[in-house]
Amino acid sequence: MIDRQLLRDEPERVRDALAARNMEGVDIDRVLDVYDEWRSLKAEGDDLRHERNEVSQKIGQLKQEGKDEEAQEAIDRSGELKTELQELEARADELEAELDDALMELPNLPHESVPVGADEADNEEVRRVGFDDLRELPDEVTPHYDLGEELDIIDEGRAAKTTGSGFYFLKGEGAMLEHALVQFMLDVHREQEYVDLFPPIPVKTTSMEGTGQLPKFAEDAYRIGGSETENYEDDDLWLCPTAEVPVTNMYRDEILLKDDLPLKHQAYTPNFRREAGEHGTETRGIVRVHQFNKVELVNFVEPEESYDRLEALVDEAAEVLDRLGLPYRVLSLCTGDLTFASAKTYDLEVWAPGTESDDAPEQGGRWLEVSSASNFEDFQARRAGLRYRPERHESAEYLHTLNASGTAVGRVMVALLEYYQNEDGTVDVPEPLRPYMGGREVIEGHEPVGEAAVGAGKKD
RNA sequence: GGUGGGAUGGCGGAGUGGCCUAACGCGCCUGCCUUGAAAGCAGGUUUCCUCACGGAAUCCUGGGUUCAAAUCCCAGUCCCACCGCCA
Repeated sequence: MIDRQLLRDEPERVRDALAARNMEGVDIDRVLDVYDEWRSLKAEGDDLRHERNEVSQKIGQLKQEGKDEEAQEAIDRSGELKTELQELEARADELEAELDDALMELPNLPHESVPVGADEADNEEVRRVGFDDLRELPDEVTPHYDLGEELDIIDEGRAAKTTGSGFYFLKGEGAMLEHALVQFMLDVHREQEYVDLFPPIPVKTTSMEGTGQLPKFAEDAYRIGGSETENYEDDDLWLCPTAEVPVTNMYRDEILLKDDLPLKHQAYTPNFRREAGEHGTETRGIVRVHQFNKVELVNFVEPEESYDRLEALVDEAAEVLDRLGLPYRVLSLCTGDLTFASAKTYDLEVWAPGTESDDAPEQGGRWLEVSSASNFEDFQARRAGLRYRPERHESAEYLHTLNASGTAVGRVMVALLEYYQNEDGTVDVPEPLRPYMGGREVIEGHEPVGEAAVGAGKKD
């Protein structure tokens, strides 16, 4: 949530920011009108209350002095004031609720260093890493979904039976690779002084609002025990769409000490997303699925440090790709492609050579977003009540929150399966991952199970 | 799931209808005093409205009773204890 004072002081800045984000249909003037009207009602109500407090106090005195008649007059007056107050405050409450609702739906203002642009085509490439010294690839790189099936380490068909489309089983070396990547990532980030968290997976509506998933993006989330489009209560539960939600909200409504900052947490969780509106895209493979695992990095910092921290955070996330030897690039997202709560975002896109796309490096393949590092400034902190006290005697201030997916596990796996693929269809395990794979150097796959494999001629 | 107890400011903790503008203690900040420090003294230490003066709100949350609620009533949340059930 942006500071409502800012909205009043610099409405033009907010208008410009919305325009840069391609946000249409937000009536800032209407919001300002509501704000003005609320403030004048609030002032009026405060005056009425003041009078009521004075009258009330007098009643006590008069009664003690035995002046019953005068006391009764005061009681009558108090009754009138009460009626007036009720009417006025009912109206004021409506206005304040309307103001809050409107503010909750306003996105964050982009930082001045964010490139202005309409959509992802205008994102700025900041740097490209690992392309100078590429590994020798097979003539034809098999896409991960075909390879995963051939090696029998990814099984989408059977997951559709147990759960539905958009889910998958990992089997044998596939499952091992998942565990290995997770443990490897956690270790890398522990070296960077992250403290591990293992959060609860269901999260309340208020938590989803705190980080900005709600109220605007209900259709993307899985709600427990109700439809996403139905009205929901503060305590209703949703399935964690990213560990950012439980981890950031962990310190909701608390005041941290200056010494607590910077606070660096990492959390490994499953993530659930409906991917509404994405049907028909990415039907094959594990690039866009309803459940994936992710190690998330969350930082709480002092406001003046947040932009330095953002740069460092990108490096911390990229460290995983560096060590795995996967080529990638770093993008600065333009204003039109920023997410709702973010003031500035860098994306890490790993190179997946298995499938072709329009937007690809000269070597072919495609870019795959594996991490998004964002500075939310005080946008989430204001929603979630995250404050710190700069000096013991000073009043508490909103701190700044940042997060980065410490690289999505599934998508890194896609890149690994394609980039480390050998001519014979096996996959090399990159050196740093081997200790986490029981020393295994190559993924060779499994004999398929079941009669269907015999029919397809893959088994005798 | 059941029964009982509890939730008060930065912290500890009093307060069972009007003097609560929340005692008392601790911490922290500013000022006075001091060569400096300690002690002592004074003020301060939440949010909102107001250019300001000032005002309002705030004792877990939401309703209610009352002229008046930290205090009484109802509902909920969380914490503690014990019982039951169960990985």
